[in-house]
Amino acid sequence: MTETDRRPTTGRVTLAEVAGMAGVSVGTASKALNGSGRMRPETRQRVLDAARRLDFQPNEAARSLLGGRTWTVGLITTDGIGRFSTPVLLGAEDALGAGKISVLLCDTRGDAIRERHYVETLLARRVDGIIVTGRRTDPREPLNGLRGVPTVYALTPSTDSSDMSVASDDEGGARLAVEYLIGAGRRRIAHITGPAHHAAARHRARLTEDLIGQASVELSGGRVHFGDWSEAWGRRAAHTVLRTAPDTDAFFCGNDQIARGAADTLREEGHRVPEDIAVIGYDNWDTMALASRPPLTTVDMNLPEIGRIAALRLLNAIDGRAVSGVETVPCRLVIRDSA
Amino acid sequence: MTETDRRPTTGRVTLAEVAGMAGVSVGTASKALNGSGRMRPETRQRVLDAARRLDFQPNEAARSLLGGRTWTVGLITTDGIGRFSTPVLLGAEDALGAGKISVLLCDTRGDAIRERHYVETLLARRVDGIIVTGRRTDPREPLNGLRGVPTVYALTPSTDSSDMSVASDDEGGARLAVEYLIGAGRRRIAHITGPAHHAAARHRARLTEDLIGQASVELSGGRVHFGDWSEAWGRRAAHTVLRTAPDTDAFFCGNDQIARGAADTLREEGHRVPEDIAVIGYDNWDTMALASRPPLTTVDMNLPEIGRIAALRLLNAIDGRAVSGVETVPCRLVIRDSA
DNA sequence: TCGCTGTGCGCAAAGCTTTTCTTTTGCAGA
DNA sequence: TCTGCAAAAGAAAAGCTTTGCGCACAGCGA
Repeated sequence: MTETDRRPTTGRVTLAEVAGMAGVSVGTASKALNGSGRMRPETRQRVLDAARRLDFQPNEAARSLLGGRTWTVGLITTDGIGRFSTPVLLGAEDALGAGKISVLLCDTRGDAIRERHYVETLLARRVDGIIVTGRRTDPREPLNGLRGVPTVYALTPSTDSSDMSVASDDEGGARLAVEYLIGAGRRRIAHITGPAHHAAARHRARLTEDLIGQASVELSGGRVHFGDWSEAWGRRAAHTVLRTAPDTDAFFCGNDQIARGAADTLREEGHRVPEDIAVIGYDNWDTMALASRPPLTTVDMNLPEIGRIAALRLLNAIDGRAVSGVETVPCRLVIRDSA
Repeated sequence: MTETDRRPTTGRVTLAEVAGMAGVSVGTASKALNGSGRMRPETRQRVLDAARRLDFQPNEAARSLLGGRTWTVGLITTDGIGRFSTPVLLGAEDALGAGKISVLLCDTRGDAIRERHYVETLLARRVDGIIVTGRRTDPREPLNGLRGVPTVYALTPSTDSSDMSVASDDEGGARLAVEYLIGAGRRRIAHITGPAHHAAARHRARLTEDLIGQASVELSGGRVHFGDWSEAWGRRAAHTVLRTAPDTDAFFCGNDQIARGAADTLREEGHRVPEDIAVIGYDNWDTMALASRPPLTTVDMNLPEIGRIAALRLLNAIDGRAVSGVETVPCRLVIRDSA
């Protein structure tokens, strides 16, 4: 207790105290701890021992004041850390944490005012870089007023092609699903997906139509069924498709919820999945995909990988090796029992 | 570009530059910007203008070096930011952000080594406080080696009662559900829940048994059905209950997934929900509760509120007004169509 | 006109670490 | 024993902001 009283304002051990205990100057102590400089091994050891005895940890504030780097990056997410941005965030944090970089979390809840505020805060804290992520794959306006702080957009790319973005390969994902279905001999494929104003839905739909056009396969119902991302829509749409095109033998769905709804309807209307009709989902949202009957074959966007690559690009940019443009990360097909 | 070259290592505008432009000393500039000190209004204005022109933001590192406070708190989560810790985290971030405090995110993935590493990092960064949260409501060992940094445990309380913890009122939540069912005239209630080694399951089960014992109501099947937190278990258990106790008129389920599974089985076996049999879930996980047929009446743990209160207690502790012990946050019943 | 009061602003130290430069110490060779 | 060099360790500055203290000057009363 007396000990704590002697301590400076931060309430923590300072290098001067370590140096004092070891009987050397602060400069020498610093060198000893950082392995730089030259000194007698026993001196270094004395400092090391003192540091351990006092449980010394260098003050990062002082360090970054000097070095100009804070070893901190800001992570701005626009969707309350939802199902999509969370895995991205985790992947990023993983890649950064390994390099001793900490993550400042900022959730804007999609509010521009909040976003502005957070950017100011991050800039004031002199973060080394910023990662921006969101809920959707639609491109977004870039952050402004960044004053040269390296920034990478993950999952949600920037509309400015001179920015760095890492996105999911939507078309590749759709290709995986459709080619798998065609390869399995399916010939009448329905595509049920989310709202047409979502880029993800549009891109996957376009590629689905293209691929089906190339193979001698029929797009069941003659058109893509846009709706919303819910199970209810999946159930409704599946019901409609079965009525208008009873010979449909496969459903490619825009996400796992739609797929699950479709699977439920198929089962309830007496069709066997996958024997009679195959179902493929998208997202590989495990709680959904595994709880579905049968468990869903689905496309995984490799979200943690997107976060990881974004973090890597950011680290490169911080080191002055920035690369602009959108890099897409391939998806993979997770095969379970529904197709 | 010439301009940037003149700048110091951090690459950002410094107070000295602002002072230079305004023709005052750095001390005066600081006072002008902080509203402290006394000076001619026009002088203050000149500084303010210069700061805006240069887009000056004080260097937080220098600031905290001086003040001993970093205006940063660490948030340690043990479960990859899952469904439970995320809302808690958001609530906390909300309460802290309003007070100009930033959040350093640390995900330990349940690994003790990682946790140790993160604690070290946070301490080195001189965070003002730490919030610890997890996936389950089972108490956990407290962090050690904190050296007096204020810490609050949210959702997952600490086993040390001298720590500060904010937890969900598990028994109150169970009471809400059971009393609602009894009040609605249900007389044979089944309780299907997760594994008995989870505190949440045990606590709710005990209270359910107690309440049922007090009212002249029967615990359907004579015992609580422990299993796991999945839909599959909900389906299986519901099937069993219906066979062994066909006169069951209500299911209280340990989470929304179990409830949904139970509701599916009930429907498929020809029972109407809620007319014949009521179902109540737990967690109010919207994707689950809303997609269920019918949408689930369920207990909401008010997770963001838990995060908010944890943040408030932490802020108090940082200001020297620490309160030890576990504070429980009440649940609320969200009434939809299943009961 | 002198001295006092008070306002306005500058000076300098504190806060902690890293790094460069300088000084001291120790040893070897002459 | 003295000189010189290398190795070891210390001194000091830089990095940026805040704040207490003190100085200078203006204005006013005597």
